[in-house]
Amino acid sequence: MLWGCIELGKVLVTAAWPYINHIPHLGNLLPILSADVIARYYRLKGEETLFVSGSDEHGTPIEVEAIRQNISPKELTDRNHEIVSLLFKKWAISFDNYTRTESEVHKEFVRNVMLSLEKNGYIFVKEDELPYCERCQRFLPDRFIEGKCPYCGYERARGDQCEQCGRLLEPIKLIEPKCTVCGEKPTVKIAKHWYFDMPKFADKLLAYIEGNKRLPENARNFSLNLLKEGLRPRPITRDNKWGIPAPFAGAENKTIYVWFDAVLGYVSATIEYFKKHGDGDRWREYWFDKNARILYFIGKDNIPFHTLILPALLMATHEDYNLPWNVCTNEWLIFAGQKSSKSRRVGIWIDEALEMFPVDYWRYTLIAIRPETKDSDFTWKVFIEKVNADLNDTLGNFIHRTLKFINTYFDSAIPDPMDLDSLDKNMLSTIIEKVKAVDELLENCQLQAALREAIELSRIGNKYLNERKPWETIKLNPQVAANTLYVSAQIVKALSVILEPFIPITIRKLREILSLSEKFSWDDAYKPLPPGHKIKKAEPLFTKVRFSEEDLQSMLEKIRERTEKISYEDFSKVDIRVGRIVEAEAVPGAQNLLKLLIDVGDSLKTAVAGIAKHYRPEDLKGRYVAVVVNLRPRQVFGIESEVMILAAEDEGKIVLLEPSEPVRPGSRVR
RNA sequence: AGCGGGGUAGGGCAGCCAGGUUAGCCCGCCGGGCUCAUAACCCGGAGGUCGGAGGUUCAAAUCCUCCCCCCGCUACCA
Repeated sequence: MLWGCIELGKVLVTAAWPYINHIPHLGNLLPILSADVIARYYRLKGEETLFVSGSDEHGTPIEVEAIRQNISPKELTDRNHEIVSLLFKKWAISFDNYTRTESEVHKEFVRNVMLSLEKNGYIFVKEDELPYCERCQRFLPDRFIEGKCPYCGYERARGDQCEQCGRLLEPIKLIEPKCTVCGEKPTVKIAKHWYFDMPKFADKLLAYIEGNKRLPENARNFSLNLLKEGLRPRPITRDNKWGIPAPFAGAENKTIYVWFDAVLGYVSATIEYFKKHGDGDRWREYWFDKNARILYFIGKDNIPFHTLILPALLMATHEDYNLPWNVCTNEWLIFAGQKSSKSRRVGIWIDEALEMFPVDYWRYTLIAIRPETKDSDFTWKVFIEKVNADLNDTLGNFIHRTLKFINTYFDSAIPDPMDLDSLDKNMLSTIIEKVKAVDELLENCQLQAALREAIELSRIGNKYLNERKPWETIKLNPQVAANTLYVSAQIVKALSVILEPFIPITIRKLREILSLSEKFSWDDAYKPLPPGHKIKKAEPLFTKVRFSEEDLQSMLEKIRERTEKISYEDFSKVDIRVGRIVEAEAVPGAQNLLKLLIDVGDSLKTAVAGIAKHYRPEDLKGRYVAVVVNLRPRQVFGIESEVMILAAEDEGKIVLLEPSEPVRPGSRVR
């Protein structure tokens, strides 16, 4: 194969940038964990490897979450970035640079790329008449419009398609169109946006996709299909406030669409890494040197952004950037048959997981059930099975019985082999075969199979020990026992190399017991432990999970409760009063904000509340509500918000909390 | 609706692209063995009309056609 000719090139490993409106769950972690396995693998292989990613922190969902928490988007992402960075360290993710889209290097790089796209003639401005909701003060994507289908009369046809008859629609053709958020009839307004002229790259992209034989089938077919359907110019600006300001003349109030922003982070994170290490130009070795390989690990929803949009952006700079060498995608991890959902409490989050079990138990299980060809289902049953049967019984026990035997019968020294018979010799060559097999599988990003193959080696080891019965031969013919344990020790040695990418923390322990250096390479798997080499006292590497599935689920729920519980002192700091809404008006330029003037007894206070999609200003006047009055004031959309009103949230529905009968404004709530 | 991916023993998967011995592997289950080892390990067994229906072929899980089910995408909800 062509790729086989490439020796010792540079490898850039990247993982999809987690969107940090929340802490990631186990499914979000998959691409990052997979990338970590591969990064560790390439480092062991002696390739010059760089592993980068970062927090994706711009865009609407961040703004929405910030409003919900009554803080600024920057405060939200500052906090979450810090939390998430620490969590990735705990997960032993070996990033060389984990950065963020708010980094100055990134913002400057994105601006420069945008300007270069404009200079090269790939940006054009277009004005469109788009459906607009006056009440929500926003342009409505097709799916935010509902109405009667002109073909079949279905009442709730969406702007893009009727779910009843399946026909594709255009929003303006709907009878009695409505904004799905507030129910208002949309008007048509002119939207001006800057577009990236994707179609100009159709031929080059086709050549790239067809020429990259390495792309996994799903990514490749999907991309080819999109190309066949025809590319469309893509608007690259948004009317959001939170994001990287669009550098185009006349686009002063617009920001760059987060996807175009985030996807360029792969480059800027590399630049930033070398800047930090005082080697300013070396990033170019990864992005322009044709021997360098760049691997992307992503979820299946991300394919077009990595196979088409990113390559097109890079081409559009006219700078001959390296295009993706491989794009490894995973399908979804679901939880007991359901999709992860923060609000419905389905799934496991990466902070909770580590409170329950050591990181390698999770790393092992996640790679073992990594959804590669289809979605896979995480259940506690599967977790228990993988940890107990594979990690503990098969792998852990094989290592332990081998090392303990050497402790006990050979004074902790690797025995001296003599006159190995054919079974022993076969075993030694099996080790080499297995190491090679794991190597090839990892090279092809077949992580699950590689891990299976590695565990298989310990299974073979167990079988070998049972056949050789050293506990008998040690009495009858000690040299035979010595030979057996010499061979078994070599299996352990090989395992201490090839499993490092998967379970690095455990491997550090194992190599400590084996008195082996923390620094080692893949080829060390082929080098035998020399006779006489002293090892330390064997310690079990794993313990079994002795809990039922139900126990584990309730442990998880307890952890959730604990992290959510606050002390009485904390609670008593919150000063909640009954307030009466005196005035209410929409905040200009904001989609979901109302400015409220509230009588809290001793004074009138201003609140900016994210409830415009649920309440009309005129319906609020005179209402009594619960108000937190001692929050630090905050600027929201340029208005100082002094207090916060309380509301219940149910799957996106917002309902204000009112006293069941009127009480004097200012009454304390406790 | 279109497109992509998937539907193989109770559960999880490989095999399919280059059709061909009794359809493999892991877990679980049943029976046996062993005792170095964390009630660990090893051997044997039961269990599948390979989503359904047609077709091509001497021969199909594997190729073709149609249908059913699950997941994802379809681009201004990252």
